[in-house]
Amino acid sequence: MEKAHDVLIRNLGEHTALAQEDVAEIRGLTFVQREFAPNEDFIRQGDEPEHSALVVSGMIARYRLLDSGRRQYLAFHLSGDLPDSQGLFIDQMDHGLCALGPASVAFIPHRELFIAFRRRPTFALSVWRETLLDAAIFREAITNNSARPMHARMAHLFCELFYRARAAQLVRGNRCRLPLSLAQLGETLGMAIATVNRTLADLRRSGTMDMHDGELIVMKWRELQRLGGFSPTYLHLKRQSPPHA
Amino acid sequence: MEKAHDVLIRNLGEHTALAQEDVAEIRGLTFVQREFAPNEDFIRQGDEPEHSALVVSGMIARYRLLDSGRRQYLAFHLSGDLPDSQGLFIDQMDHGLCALGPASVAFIPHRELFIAFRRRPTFALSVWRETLLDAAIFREAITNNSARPMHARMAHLFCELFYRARAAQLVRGNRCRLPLSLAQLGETLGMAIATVNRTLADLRRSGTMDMHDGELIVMKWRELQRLGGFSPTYLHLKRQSPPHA
DNA sequence: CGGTGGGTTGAATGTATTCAATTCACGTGG
DNA sequence: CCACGTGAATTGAATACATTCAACCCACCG
Repeated sequence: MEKAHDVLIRNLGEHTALAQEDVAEIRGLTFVQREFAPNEDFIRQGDEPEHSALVVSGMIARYRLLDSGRRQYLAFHLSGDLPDSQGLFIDQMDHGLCALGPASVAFIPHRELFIAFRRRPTFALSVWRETLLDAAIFREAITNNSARPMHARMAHLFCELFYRARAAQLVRGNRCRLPLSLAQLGETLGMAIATVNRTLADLRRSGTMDMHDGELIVMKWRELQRLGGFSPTYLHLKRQSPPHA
Repeated sequence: MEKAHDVLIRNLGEHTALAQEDVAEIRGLTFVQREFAPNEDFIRQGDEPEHSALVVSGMIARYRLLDSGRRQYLAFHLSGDLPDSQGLFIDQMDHGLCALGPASVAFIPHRELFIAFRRRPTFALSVWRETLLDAAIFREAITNNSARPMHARMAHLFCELFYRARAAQLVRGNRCRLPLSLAQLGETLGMAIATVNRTLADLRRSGTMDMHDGELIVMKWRELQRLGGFSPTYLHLKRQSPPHA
């Protein structure tokens, strides 16, 4: 099992050249790791965060609760991500975080992070960069849910998650974990559950992908990418190669 | 007419307590100001940014262009905003920026900003915070365009823009500039232009607001807020008072 | 005076939603 | 061991709603 420090160093290193001193600084951080059950919340809308979370393994979701009771998923996070670096400077959380499947998350006090930032400004910049990459994903979600027709919308989401899973080395063969129910997919993409089902059925029928038992399987990457109008530039990953031919 | 430094200091000061040294550092920055005509682009999708932009006056939009030719507006920026701080660490812009009405924008090289960040870490943190506030607005846009019915969606957008305009002291009486055509409103909210028109007509008929000649007028703030399910917490502004009773 | 870009409206169309019913896998308790 | 309840996925039919398309108005400008 990987340690919190390792996944963080690997993930930051994906976007930033970390100096030896930065790596040492990170290794000195005191993470407290906790395990979460599927659908367990660990930061709630309205909380005043004092700790930052780091996804060590599993999958984490951000979501927003409306007065109407409707839930909107905003983003998903994989191993190495800092899902609430978004909360670093924020008085009160405007969204919640929960585990999707079983997940393990490491926590660190904001205070300690800020001390490390001060000592190693390049470390701070690398975390800042992470938050901007998150923001790029948010922007793409606006576009996806507002401007793309249902089939493309769903295909695009699968492309993004598969591509990111691959970058995080979570793809084995042509499949990766994706513990999302149809209802959750609907609350992500802004469609009713029946529509989710029918749209997914169409995608399956196209032979490009399949999803069952909490797993996503991509049979024809290029074709799925075409269906979703997916172009990975907005993810700003160094390694830009496609998941497979 | 306000100078670039002043609007930046005012805006950062809205969220962060800036030290005298930070203010001095900002005053030392060399901005180059330029005027833009309505709908003029100044950063294009695909550009490799080397300068950061600061909105001095007028209104700026981010947008994303799809292969289909469709345009999706992502966010709007007012005086004092740093619309492409999002591009600070990014190799290639995944979205463009354009003026909505006539606007004046000040530019500064990334290189110079980074030097200032290094000298005044609190200045860097205050800009970082700005980028996180942007991200919070992105998240709300996901929610808005995915989870709210058309009327609420439009009302919510007007609430946000009015609230922010007020925070930037751009509201006189019960009105502020909003140089958006119906087509642009549609490309923001993900609705067809006819729907925009009918929805807007309904809002007008409700007597809560009006919009014409590039101006937004809010007659019944509370009622409009209710229609849009708008709660300003996600804007994380210090001054939380409602625009008017 | 004719063209252009908004804005507005009605009617037809298409598509997602809602609602209800069914199946299946799973776990619990009789 | 079986009956039952639960949660998720699936499907059909009716409904509601946004979109498309077309026409028209208006202000503005060359």
